[in-house]
Amino acid sequence: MSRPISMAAMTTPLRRDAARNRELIVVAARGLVAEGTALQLNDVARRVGVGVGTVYRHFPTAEALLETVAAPSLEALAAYGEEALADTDPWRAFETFLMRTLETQVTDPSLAPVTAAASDALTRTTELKELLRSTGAALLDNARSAGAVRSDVEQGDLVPLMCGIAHAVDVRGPAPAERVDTARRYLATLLAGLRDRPRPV
Amino acid sequence: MSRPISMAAMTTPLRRDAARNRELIVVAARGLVAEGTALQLNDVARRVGVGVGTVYRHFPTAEALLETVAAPSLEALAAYGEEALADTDPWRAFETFLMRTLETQVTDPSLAPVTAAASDALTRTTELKELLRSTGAALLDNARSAGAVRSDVEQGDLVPLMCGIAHAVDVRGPAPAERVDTARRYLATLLAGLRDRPRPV
DNA sequence: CGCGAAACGGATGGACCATCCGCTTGTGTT
DNA sequence: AACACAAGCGGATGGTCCATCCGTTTCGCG
Repeated sequence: MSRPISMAAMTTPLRRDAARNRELIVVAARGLVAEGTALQLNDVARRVGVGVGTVYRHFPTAEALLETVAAPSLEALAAYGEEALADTDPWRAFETFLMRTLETQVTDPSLAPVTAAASDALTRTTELKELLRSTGAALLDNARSAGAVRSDVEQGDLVPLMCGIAHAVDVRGPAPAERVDTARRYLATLLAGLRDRPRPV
Repeated sequence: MSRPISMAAMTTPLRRDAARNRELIVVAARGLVAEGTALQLNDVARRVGVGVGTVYRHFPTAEALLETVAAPSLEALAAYGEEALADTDPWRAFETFLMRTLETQVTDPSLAPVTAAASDALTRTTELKELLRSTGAALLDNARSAGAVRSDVEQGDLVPLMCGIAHAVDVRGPAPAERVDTARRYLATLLAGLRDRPRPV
């Protein structure tokens, strides 16, 4: 106890080997998620060449690990949100934010389950999800105030609709190359339905 | 071998007790599915008060049982499809068929997993899914030929989009009462996006 | 009533999950 | 450099769930 650091809830930094293992685990998990199989902590351990206990110590549940894998994408989306809020054209801001959200969603396979989950393992995840939710809501409001959006879509519909499109892309088939294209098409249709003015662009 | 019946692949009718058990199993399964938990064949057996073996004999996998549970809804949808094809107004036919599909989908909890599945356990399921697919495709074509639908939506998009909306409704929250309303709203938005003429109705 | 086939039940081996504790390794101290 | 001790590691292990298999029971026909 020689280093007091501060009185805040600042966890003592990990030992170097522990930090390295943690990183290896996350990387392996990302790989496994990319392969489509549900995350199995035992598999991750074997893949890394580390004891099961190690994995479970760092990530008490598969959800916790998955959320850690998804975190970078969520952070990136938060940054996009920031950008969008600064845009002066409300419709364009709304449109591009949704587009980026969706692109990320259909590109990073760890994201969909995390966004669709009702509850989270990591508080950071909850924070980010809430942030994205409110950002989307604000963008929707702006677009609506500017008269560009039909009034029958609520703030609470945004996340479900994004998840819905992502799911539609999943159902449609495997072809990973076309995923973004398909998502774009679906979103375009949705936006056409949302848009108040008959002819977009 | 005293009863030749016919030479076709007509399975000998079940013994009476077997038929009864089979029905009990399906009913119990429907109840369990309605409760939201994933179908566990052991659970079903316990619920019915029958040996596990019995359940496994009638339904080799959980999917087979689930598809049997979902079958009536699928058949009903096929009938709706028949009706819709007879409708003289292509847009209305398209619209109401999709609406009925969606209502069924968000009402019967056994349906979503079956429709979204890439492969089926029962050949009858595959047949019905294929029938619905082609019915939807035909209705879409008719609507399109009548100039009522934008051309950037393909036949293959219909099923994914329906699954997507259903999923969106799921993500949105529990409230079972509002499910159909929400689905209606989402579909209306989608249709507004699909419709070529600016003002629907 | 008796017989063969059909159906039943549940004990059981196998797969997977997650915990717990004795051992190892890193790190700050003398 | 050697030590001490906390932090981290590993994997054997008990628990849970799944699905098979076969000895027993039940049905239905002659």
